[in-house]
Amino acid sequence: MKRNQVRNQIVETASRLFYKQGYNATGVNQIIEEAGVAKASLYQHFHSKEDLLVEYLTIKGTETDNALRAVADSHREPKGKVLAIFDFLASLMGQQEYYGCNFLNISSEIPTGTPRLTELVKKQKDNVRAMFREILKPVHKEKLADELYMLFDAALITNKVHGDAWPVKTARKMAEKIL
Amino acid sequence: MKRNQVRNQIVETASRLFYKQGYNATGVNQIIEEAGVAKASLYQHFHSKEDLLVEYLTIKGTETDNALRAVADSHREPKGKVLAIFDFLASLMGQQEYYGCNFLNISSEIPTGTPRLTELVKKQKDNVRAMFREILKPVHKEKLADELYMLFDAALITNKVHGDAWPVKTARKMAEKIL
Amino acid sequence: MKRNQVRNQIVETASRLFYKQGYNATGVNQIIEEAGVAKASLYQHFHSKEDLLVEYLTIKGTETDNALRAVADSHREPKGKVLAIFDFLASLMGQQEYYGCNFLNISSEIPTGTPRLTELVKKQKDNVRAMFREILKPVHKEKLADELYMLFDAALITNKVHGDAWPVKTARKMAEKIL
Amino acid sequence: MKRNQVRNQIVETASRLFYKQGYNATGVNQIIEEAGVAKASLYQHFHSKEDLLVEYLTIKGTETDNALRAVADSHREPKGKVLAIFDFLASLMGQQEYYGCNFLNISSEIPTGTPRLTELVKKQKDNVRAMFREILKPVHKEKLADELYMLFDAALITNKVHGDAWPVKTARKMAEKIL
DNA sequence: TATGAATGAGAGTTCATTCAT
DNA sequence: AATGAATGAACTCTCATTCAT
Repeated sequence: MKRNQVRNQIVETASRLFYKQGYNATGVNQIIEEAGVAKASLYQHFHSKEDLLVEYLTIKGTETDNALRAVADSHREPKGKVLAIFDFLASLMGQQEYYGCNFLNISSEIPTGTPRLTELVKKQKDNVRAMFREILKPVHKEKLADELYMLFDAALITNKVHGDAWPVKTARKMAEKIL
Repeated sequence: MKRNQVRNQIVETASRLFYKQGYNATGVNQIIEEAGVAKASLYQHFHSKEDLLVEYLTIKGTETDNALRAVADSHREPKGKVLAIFDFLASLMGQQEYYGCNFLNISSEIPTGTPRLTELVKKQKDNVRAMFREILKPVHKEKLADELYMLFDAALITNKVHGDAWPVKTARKMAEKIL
Repeated sequence: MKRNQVRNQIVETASRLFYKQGYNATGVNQIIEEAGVAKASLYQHFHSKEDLLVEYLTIKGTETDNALRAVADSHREPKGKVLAIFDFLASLMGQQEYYGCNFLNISSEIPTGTPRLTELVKKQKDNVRAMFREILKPVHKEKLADELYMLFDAALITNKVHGDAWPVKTARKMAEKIL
Repeated sequence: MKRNQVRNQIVETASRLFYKQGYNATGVNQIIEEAGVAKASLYQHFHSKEDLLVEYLTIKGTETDNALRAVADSHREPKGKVLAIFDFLASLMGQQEYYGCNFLNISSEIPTGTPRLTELVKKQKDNVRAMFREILKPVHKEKLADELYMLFDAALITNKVHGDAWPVKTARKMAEKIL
């Protein structure tokens, strides 16, 4: 297997398992087994399991940023962009393999005292805040950005807790009201 | 060690460690060592580490319910009650040993397929929703209860992510607006 | 509960479990739970789990002796007595709750270096040898006693291994031939 | 430690201890300590202690088959082959480190409900039965095979119980008579 | 005498990581 | 560069027994 194929297999498998099962519940043995690579190969590409988690969060961060911006770009008016984002969340939550927000899930699972991980999560969420600010800039409502971001995370976390669609609907309604 | 202090020691120590370090990061060995009891004593009182987690969540659930209701009871008007709750959150978050919401922390850490744990978290959050409904009943604004609850959880989770006081302030402001 | 009731409950429960599950596979917790007595009560009547095993073997030894002699007594001729014993074995093996010979089962399970236990088993088997000698005395064939005893144990052990009725039939046939 | 010596060390040590002390009385800690390997190394080669028992029984099964057939092959006449087998048993039982039949010892120790283990023992004993049938085929006395097998196991089990040489002598005599 | 909590020691198993090939 | 066996440390849980009440 080519070097890059090996690395890709590892990252893809780890990402899938970290998301579905959680970081702690996923062992390196399961990763290498399902990825079909040797154990030492994993440690040649990543110094530790934690490094693999960083890679996972970084990739998902970029993917999420792009996805959200694509959704926003598909609408012209700020309000439409914002509401489309909540609709996007709703559609995500309806998917079969949805297990919650990649970043919030990890956030509670990682041990305290690992700044680079907590920073990664924070940075990702700051990107969301920045996105809302950009969206609201044309209509001079940047100060509402953090409120929308909080509704965004509220939708994610309460959907996770209650396993139901009502939170994102409520969040959308609240967003609509404050705009 | 004294008979009925053993159980208390176990529960108190486990609660402290589960909260500070997380459930997975806390081993029974650490619990018994810091509690100063024998390992078999722990398993005399709790069939498994998971049972100990249930006890922890149950106790914290009751404590949290009581604390929130006490805060609400200290004000007369619904709006005052609600705002006091967000002020209470802010004061909690300012404490030295605050590590986030007991229940949201556990929520992302427990493996799927443990319904009694997910149910415990959900039930606790439903208590908060019910509390807001009760508070708003006199002014016939019960339909805002879930919105306030979402701001409540939004404050908790975004404070956790950002390690800062701004989220709870923003949440409070939003609550004030919608009331 | 009266003292003797407690002791009886313990002995009966332990006997049942030792026989069905084996000595090692039966824990004192299971015994006291199913017997409905306190743990310390068990240790008041028996200094150790091993002592309980001794009691079990002693009781079963007497019961087995009596049962075999009763079977032998029900026939007049030595040959009839012997064949009746093998028929008795066959009927035992056909029972629902038959799990093999109490003594041979224990024999392989007990750690070496416990003379009092190995002696108990040996003594029980010597009783069987003596019984066959007594039976054969009237016809002056005492020297066949050990041969019959070996067929007796052969039937027990091979029935255990093969889980089938053929061994005892074969043993009976062999006994008939040598008489 | 050298790569492929680890597995050998584990198997040899476990075999020695399982035979001498029994399966239940032998812990994985003792095995790895006496084998001089790490605990995780044991579990790299065997998924469980029970798997190690299967390996032990399988190896001893082959060894026993070979040894018995070698003994039989050293004689020309069926009767000579059979008696040589009983002489072989007698010589085994005279050895310093003889603790009984590997298979009968395990038979009573393993919990019911582990078919692969009971089947292994049964299969080994069926090999003995088949061997006797083969030996007796040339003289058309195959129907005596199971009788000889029963004397074979009778010798093993009663030697174990009585710790004496008389059973195998008696079994040999009986074999001689029926042939 | 009867109790049930408390215990030290050890059970079997799995973890993330490293090393020799 | 790629491998798979080897590893120390830690895991959750259970054992037979004893002690305080």
